[in-house]
Amino acid sequence: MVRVTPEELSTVVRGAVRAAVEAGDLAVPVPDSVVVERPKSRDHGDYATNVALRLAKPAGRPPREVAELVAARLREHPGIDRVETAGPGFLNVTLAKDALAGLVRAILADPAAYGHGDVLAGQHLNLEYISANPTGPLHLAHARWAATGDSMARLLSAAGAEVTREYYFNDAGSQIDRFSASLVAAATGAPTPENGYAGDYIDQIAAAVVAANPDVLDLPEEKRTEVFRAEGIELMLASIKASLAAFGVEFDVYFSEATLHANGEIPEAVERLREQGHVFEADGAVWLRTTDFGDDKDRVLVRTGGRPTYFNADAAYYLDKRRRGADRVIILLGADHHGYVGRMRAIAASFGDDPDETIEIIIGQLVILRGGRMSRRAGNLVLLDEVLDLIGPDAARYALVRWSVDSPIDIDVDVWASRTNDNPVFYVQYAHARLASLARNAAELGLTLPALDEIDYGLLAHEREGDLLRSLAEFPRVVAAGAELRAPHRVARYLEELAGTYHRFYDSCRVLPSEHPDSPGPELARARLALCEATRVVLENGLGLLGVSAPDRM
RNA sequence: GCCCCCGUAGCUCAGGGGAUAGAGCACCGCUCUCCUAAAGCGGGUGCCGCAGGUUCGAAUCCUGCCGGGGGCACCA
Repeated sequence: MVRVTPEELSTVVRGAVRAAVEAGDLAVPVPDSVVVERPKSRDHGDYATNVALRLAKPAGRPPREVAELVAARLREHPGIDRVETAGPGFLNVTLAKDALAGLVRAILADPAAYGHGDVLAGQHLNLEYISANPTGPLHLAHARWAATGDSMARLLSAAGAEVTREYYFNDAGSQIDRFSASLVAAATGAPTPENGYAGDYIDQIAAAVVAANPDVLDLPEEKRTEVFRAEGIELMLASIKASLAAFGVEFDVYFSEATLHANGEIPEAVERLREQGHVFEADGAVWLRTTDFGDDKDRVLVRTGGRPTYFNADAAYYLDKRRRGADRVIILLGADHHGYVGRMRAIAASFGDDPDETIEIIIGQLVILRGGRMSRRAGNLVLLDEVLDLIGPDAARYALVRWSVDSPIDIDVDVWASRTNDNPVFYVQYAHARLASLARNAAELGLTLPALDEIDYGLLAHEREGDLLRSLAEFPRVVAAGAELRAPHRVARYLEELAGTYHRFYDSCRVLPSEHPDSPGPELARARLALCEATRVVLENGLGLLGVSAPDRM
């Protein structure tokens, strides 16, 4: 049996071009890659390619003529049933029946691997996201980066990259000073300091620090503040990690800014930059000439008086990531941080790196939440934990990852808490549950999947079966494109389409044998059961990339 | 003033230079003595913000403008 996937077809088409060139029919360089896409209209075959349009100019011949030359070669391939030239010079390819259906066998032979690819193989990527300071609980905006970053990490890995998931936290500097001062104030009953932090969580952490250190309030002021600082950070971080765990998000590295200071990496970064010739002194401060690399103004590394800036720490942190083996440093940031892009690129360039290769900053737009008991005032101030309480982790993750990061999101709690069709996560999960139910019923009928080679895949010839097969075949390309474009929302959109295609198949094609007049015969039932299991696998794998569960019952 | 994002159907949004621009929702009407009706089917909409440019071909790439959102630090 011949199986032809879109990827393989691309190679086949390229081979056809080469054959035409070698035979002297065409005088063009053979293209490195060929675009094969799924046409929007079914009248245009299973797959279409525009090679002839691309080669027409270099060949100096009309596109349709080139198309016909390539088509003649393609028709010789055993997995291809029909090739037609159409429109300005497209090639519309219809696969042999079992070439398409053979996909089911491939999926079931190694279900967990289906969708995984190697477009990013060999790349070591450091993906940083959230990086909220441990001075308070995570909010809705952080939740977006948690969901997006985690899904992106899964996608990048599925595409073959080595990914380090990283959370940077600032445990040095004035925010933390205000945090520890606020804890001391809460513990001693003093009013919250100006610009300090307040809230139940401050009281709780203060109380926990006192409970663990009964004598802490008797310590000298400096020592006392130090205890609240160190233990407060630890408790706050533990609380953040607990929220993330409930959200299904884990990191490989929690990176403390203080370690950069402790290891002398801050001044070292300045020295490395000085060696590169981009550091200068002015007004008593030490500067990096970032304007050499497109930044809109030069940046201070060390303030008058000798204290390093956050910019200095950012530079040291970048260097640290690179030294730990990151080929490329990817950072997810909110729109309010877009000013970082220019200076982070300048940092990379100042170290002698090519910013286009080593640094990538993804700016995402903001998110608000409404509906339910929330009013508009809630906006960004909703806590991650509250979102989980309102709609649960599956809906929350899905809702946050379903849109392009370029798009601001407005989450309607009433929609995402609902169990109806207008809630996309239920639509997709329902399809999975339906499939799981089908498998259970099949088992009760004593119908189990035979060995993969004993299934007659050629029986899957119904139009809706073809639609479903073509949709399943897209999955690896969706993963590859989603990873390359850093666009996990593409997976969600694909799953919605797949779920819809499956529901339509389900409506027209009965799977299990029964007394019903439309009941399939035993061979077709087995083939359809295999197709259903393949569909279930893709839904499960796809939801897995989003960190959303694939329930067997709903 | 400068920078970033957005502008596509009534609404929310997909759309990596390709064919007649799509989906969900909303609205109307159908389909379960049959595997989950939390589903499906049918019904119709678009100066793809505007104007130029590149291209055989532009919603997509480039420039300018208009409209909406966000941002500029020896803050953190």
